Amino acid sequence: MRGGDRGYTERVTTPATRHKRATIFDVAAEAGVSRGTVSRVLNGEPYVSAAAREAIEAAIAKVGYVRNTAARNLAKQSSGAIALIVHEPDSVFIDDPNIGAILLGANAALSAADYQLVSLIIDTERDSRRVTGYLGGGFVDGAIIVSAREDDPISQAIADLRLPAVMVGRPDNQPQLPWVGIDNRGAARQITGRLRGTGRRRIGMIAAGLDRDSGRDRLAGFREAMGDAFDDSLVARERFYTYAAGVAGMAALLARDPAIDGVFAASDAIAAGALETLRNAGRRVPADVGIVGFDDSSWAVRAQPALSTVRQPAGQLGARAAELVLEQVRTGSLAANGALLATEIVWRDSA
Amino acid sequence: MRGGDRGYTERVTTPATRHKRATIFDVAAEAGVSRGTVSRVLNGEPYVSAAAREAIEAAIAKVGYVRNTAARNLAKQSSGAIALIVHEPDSVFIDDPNIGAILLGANAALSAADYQLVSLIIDTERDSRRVTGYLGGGFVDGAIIVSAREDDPISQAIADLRLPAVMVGRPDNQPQLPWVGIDNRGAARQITGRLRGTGRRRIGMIAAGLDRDSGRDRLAGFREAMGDAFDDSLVARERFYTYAAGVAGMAALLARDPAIDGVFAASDAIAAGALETLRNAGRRVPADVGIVGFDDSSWAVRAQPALSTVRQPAGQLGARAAELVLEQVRTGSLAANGALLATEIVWRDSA
DNA sequence: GCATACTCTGTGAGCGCTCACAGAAAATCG
DNA sequence: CGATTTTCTGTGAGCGCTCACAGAGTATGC
Repeated sequence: MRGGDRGYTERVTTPATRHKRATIFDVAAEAGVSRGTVSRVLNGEPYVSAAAREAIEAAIAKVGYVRNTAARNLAKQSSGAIALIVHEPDSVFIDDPNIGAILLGANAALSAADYQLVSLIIDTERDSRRVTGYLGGGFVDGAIIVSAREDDPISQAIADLRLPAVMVGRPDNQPQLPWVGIDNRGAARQITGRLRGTGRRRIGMIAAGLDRDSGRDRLAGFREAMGDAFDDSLVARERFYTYAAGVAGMAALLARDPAIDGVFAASDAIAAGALETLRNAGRRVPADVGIVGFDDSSWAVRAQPALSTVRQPAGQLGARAAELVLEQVRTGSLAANGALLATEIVWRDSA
Repeated sequence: MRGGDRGYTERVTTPATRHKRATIFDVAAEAGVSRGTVSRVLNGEPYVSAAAREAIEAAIAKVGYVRNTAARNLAKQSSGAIALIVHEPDSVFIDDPNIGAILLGANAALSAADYQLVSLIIDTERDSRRVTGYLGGGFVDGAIIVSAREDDPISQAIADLRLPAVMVGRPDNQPQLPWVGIDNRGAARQITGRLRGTGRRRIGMIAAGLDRDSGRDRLAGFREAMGDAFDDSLVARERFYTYAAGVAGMAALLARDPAIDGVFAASDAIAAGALETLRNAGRRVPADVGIVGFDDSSWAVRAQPALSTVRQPAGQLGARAAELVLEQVRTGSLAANGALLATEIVWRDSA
């Protein structure tokens, strides 16, 4: 089927100059059909004959057609944008490698679907109101919420607006919102098991963030993996996931049992701090004490020795979240309500 | 001036439902003018009376109007997208903190101007051709080139297409392309001077990347700062900016002069490697040897002790590059041909 | 054989904006 | 004061696409 053999012409276009992109008209002319049919093929609608479909696909390839997103969004009355809402000051973006990776992952998935990512950072109360207004104004087709706080008015606002949305991390207070997260408990159980497998006898944990799901689950996983060998006196409970917490927690564990020979740290930063305490105490890692972390952040690769740890698929977390919003945007509903992404153990030198 | 008091109505719109955004028509009706005049105000064109301008600005504020980018791009026949071209495999994106920060910075600047960033990663020869085709197809209004290689066909292709573009880093082979970079030589001079100021007598350097501008300039800056005290036997020349290079380079320096008490490392990774060698050699940092790095990457903060170093304003580099392309896109030409961004010394514990 | 369904296709209108044009109003000049 | 020039404003057309509608062709049932 060659161009124009049905004699169909709705509009005459001069042969495309080199820097002019092809439109749906060019494809229609080339395939000898109308633009309506081309549009149908483009959108995967039924009721298109096999012959027409083939001719159009060939024409698309031939003229190098790529859909004009601006025109499509205009006609479809959609913004073509998805908001990524981060409830933290700007600086966290750069410091927290996970948030950066989530953003990059979401961005990649959205670009692939011709959607624009709009990052909205909430710091003050005023920001919160501004963002709520923005979300209600039809400027975005959906939202990804990254680090929601307990008292977060945004999640509620989104629910009220019936805006397609998904949370990264399991929401405590908004059970109806779909989410993506990782299996903290399973991952903790796995890496603790692996640590036990290296022949350690006295294994402790430096736990943190016990006011959140993630922290509680990591401790629970540790307890499960230890089974009968679990000894609560070998759990140091810290508030934050920081280097300082690691320094202090390790000192506490060493005081409680000098014979300790294995440690599961609830984060890489904690593990790095523990490493410092052990070095000062004259213990060798991994010879005397084996230590494992969580996150696979830059702490893990920069530490000496490099940390064995659990890799959080942060990029995938973002990508998956993006896919889930897009699914909601397109179909109006969602198949699954929550998704747990697989983690991976990265075994390096610290245990 | 109240809505409609000139009795002007071109089109009747029902009062905006809550989730319907205001259009230029709504503003026009509210201000009692035509949409042409509103458009003129929006685009900062001359020939608008003060009265009309004020009425329109008030109306915009009142109805909460925000321009519909899709419609604008469609009418203006522009894509509203800027390409960011990275000549490296995908993985570098995550590993190299500078590239990530450049991307984030460029993205922020472009979103603020309602432009979409399109990341194009070139790995193979085929990618290179595909990207060239894409750039010529009118799908982007401009390009930012991040890590061009010497034999890069892309820069040439861009020059041929007369596509607005800017390079991050000073281009060796494409002198006509505008660029943004940092003053490697000045920064090296400054931090070396600062290191000298701590009272060190025998200061060496671990240089690297001498086949590039950046590497050569850092060495030149070091030499300048040392003046008469410069001693070429205290310069270890390494190929790459890596941890391993730091380990080896430091060992070499120690062998040449055991009394060495200061080191300028050409990168943070090198400095971290040097730290390792010094630790094994029983030297204390900063008591025995003071050491400074370059980049302010995650190596610098994760190292023990934390590194004194030069901060590369990677985010600003991206943002500035974006602004320069946008300037070209808008005006068709460019004021300055190159821009050097200020670096900053971050003084921590290693010297 | 005809009525009824289903399959397939072309066309008009319109999404929100910009641009070029034409005409009106105001300022300037000889 | 009339003729120019300059300032200002409204309107039609069109950017590339989707959607709804209408109509034509083909299969199915009685």
